[in-house]
Amino acid sequence: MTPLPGLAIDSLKHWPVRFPKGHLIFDEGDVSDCIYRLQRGCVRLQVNSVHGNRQIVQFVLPGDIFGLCPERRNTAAEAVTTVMAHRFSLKSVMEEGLSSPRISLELLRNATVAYQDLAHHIEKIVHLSAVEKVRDFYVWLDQRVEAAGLPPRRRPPMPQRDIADYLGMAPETLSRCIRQLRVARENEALDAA
Amino acid sequence: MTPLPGLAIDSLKHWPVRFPKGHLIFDEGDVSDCIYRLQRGCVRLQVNSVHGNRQIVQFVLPGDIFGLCPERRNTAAEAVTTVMAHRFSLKSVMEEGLSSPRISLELLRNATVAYQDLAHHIEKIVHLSAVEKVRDFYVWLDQRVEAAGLPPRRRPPMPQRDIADYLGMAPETLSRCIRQLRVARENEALDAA
DNA sequence: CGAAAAGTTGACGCTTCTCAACCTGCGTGG
DNA sequence: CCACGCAGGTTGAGAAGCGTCAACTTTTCG
Repeated sequence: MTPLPGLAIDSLKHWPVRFPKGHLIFDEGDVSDCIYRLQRGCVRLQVNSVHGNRQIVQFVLPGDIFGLCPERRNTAAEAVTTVMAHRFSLKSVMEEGLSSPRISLELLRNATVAYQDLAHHIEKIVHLSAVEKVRDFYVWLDQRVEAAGLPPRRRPPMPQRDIADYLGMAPETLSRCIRQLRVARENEALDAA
Repeated sequence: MTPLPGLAIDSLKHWPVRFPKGHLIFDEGDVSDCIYRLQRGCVRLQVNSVHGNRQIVQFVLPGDIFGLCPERRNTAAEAVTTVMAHRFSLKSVMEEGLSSPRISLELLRNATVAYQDLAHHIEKIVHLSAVEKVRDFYVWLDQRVEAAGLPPRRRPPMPQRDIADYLGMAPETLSRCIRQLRVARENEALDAA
């Protein structure tokens, strides 16, 4: 049933939870009392500005851990699709987890890799053109889907509005870029024939 | 001598180190064997793209911890100015630190706050205009300088080229924005008189 | 079947990047 | 002590990528 790679944290007690599409799992600033490992679906981590602007900083896919905050949530988490996840009590993770080097290493690694990914994401947002950002995103998505052993996607699990808010561009621009990439792909398919 | 607020990690063994201006303290991908707490000066954390583009993701100021990575460095760190720091062996931090809830909480909090700051930084890079980014940066810098109990700055410790690479804009644009803000400030000083 | 949400397409304008020349402060060496 | 050179910063002109607004189409869901 679970094709996900095993993690050390799985040995800790946890409960299955389910969130409907669009559900706010936690908001930035909320008191943190648990962490999650995603089993099915997609979650977006985001921050919101005072002007109502939304910036998505990470798409969580099956197998990923999210929500590790010692006190308050550093981002908001919303269910992009219907979501199945495992919930770990923060208290038990802190007590039992930190006494196990394997688990604390795993959590620490998770945090540093998330930071690294975000750093490179900024670099791309700033230095890449709109089309390059979109191409890059779909390459990343395909890799992740394949690595998770999921069936190859027909359509991304998240709406274009979310992708636009992740890549830092207007939905209209994203739509135009997708079209442009589709046309380019059809052309090189014709050239091959 | 040390006006910096005390941290739990200070109780662990550490050694003073000094880096000259411009020194590469560690590079992204390097094997990680220590973490640092900055005492004097300024450090930039950055990632580099294949095209030679540089993205600064964090300015480290006195009192800050940086370099906590379990295996390999998730960013590069370079000395913006001459730097004095305390070096903590990663081994001792992992062994002794994780057995102390205070220290592990401190490190975990440090990591989550860094992620949160970076998330909001992306949001600002994407949604603010160039002038607003610059104004926001100087407000942040003044707050940090004041909070650290340092003498108020005449000039930022980092060159404009670094600020530009942090805010994701061209140095020329940054220069124009600074000029624009200076003119605006002089005007409202005249209005007050 | 109908209404609302999501996505598409077009026209237009503005912010910012790029390129180039120039200025300025500072350290070096004659 | 002065002249030189270099890195960092400034200023201008021009181009263009992308955001904004508006209208339209498609999909989704009750």
